Amino acid sequence: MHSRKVASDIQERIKRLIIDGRLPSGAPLPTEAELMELLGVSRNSVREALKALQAMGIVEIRHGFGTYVGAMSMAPMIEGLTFRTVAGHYRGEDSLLQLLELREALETGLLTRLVGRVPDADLAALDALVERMAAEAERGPVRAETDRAFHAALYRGLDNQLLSEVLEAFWDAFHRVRTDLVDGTPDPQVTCEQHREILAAVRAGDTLRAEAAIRDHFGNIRTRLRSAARPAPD
Amino acid sequence: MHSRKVASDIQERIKRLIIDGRLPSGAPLPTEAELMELLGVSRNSVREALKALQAMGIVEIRHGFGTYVGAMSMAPMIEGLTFRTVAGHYRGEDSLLQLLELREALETGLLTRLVGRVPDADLAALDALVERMAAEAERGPVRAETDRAFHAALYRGLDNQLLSEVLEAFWDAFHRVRTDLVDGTPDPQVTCEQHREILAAVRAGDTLRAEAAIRDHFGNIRTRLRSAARPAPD
DNA sequence: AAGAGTCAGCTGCTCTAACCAACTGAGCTA
DNA sequence: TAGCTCAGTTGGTTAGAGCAGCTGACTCTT
Repeated sequence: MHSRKVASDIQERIKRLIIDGRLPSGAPLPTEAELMELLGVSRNSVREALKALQAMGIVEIRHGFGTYVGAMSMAPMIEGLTFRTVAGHYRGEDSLLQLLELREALETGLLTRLVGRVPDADLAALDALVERMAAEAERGPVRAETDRAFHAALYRGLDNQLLSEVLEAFWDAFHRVRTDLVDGTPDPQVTCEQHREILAAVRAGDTLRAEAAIRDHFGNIRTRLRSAARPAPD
Repeated sequence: MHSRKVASDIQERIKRLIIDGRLPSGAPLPTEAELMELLGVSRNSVREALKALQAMGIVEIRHGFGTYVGAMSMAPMIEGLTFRTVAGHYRGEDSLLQLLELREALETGLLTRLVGRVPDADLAALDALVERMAAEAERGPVRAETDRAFHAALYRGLDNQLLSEVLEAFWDAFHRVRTDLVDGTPDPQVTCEQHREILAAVRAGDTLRAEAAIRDHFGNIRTRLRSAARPAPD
């Protein structure tokens, strides 16, 4: 009776090993054989538990080398979020739009607290990114990486690792789904100008202007999304 | 050479089954035995793949009954986020504060678009929640569920399922970690009054006032968190 | 002696085969 | 008719064997 759920206990116990041992990311975990003995379960159960923990980014498994404490990044969340959005999209929901709305709300909320507090180094980096995007826009579509880097650099000054990763996760999931399922890419020139305006507003310390700028930016993406909607391509 | 990663392929193929089949949440998946044959792999591999998908909330496994398409909620994200925050906390990082900052940014960003657009039904529900919290505050600590319900009901009107779930996930992870690791619970009376003020501002359609109110609310929690910080309890 | 190739040993990965445990539903019993 | 029992299905767990990738020390060549 006391051992009602033998299975998921193993996951918890492995988590405990990490927590109680104050193990940092990258620290080696016991081998499968050691875990078998340590936890008193079969190898198979150990592996299933590790597989689940791996899916959550809590452990990292390297074939022929060993098992390690994972980076605990938001990477697994991207997987789940992407799948969820794709599945929802195919079922005719506006899941991609919802994801965009989530990004917009978050970035808007961050921007107001960011204005006037961006380190000079980041401003310089943002300048460079806007210029790079301008150059790319001349010659056709903008590299996705450039857009991602802009959004990432913008909020770097908040010095919040979790925040950066969550933002990036949302960006990534959105980008993946959009490129896979829709072909409504916004006009590169317009996007570039909007980035420039956001940066200018932030540098000027004008909260309202910055908020308007970022809403414009997302509004642009949203419009393109709506017009290019083709929920169930076969 | 063509089958470099035999393992993770299985996960992808099962995902495909769901996507291509347009399977809605709750739809039954093939049994383990059927998947063995269908994918041409051993039962063990099938189970490991399912275990990973389960950890991501993509499938739901019911002992003795079958395997089903999962709800794809943000529940697994809560797990990962909670663990990450706890681990970071024990290592002396301000992970809990970062999580709070994330919530604050998101709720702030949402609030500005919410003001004046909350359905009457939700306003009534929020009224009731504030009153319930007031009654509870009289007799001591407020039930966590009441606070959660308030934050959930506030953004219900945006009609964005993803948004609601992400907010709830963040709330949940934060709450779990705080109750486990810190004992800096804010004054119930103050919290209640702040909820009342947020609601009043939203009802009045005053964006600035609402923004200030929600910042006050989070500022209060943050202060309590900082003062009660005890990063590494043994 | 220095470098490159090899191989033994770790590690995780996959498979097979058997049995245990939870749930369902048809059939039996009262 | 109401409730129980039991057989069948499904997932859960264990065991043992062999495969596959990586590392590092050993050996052979230069």
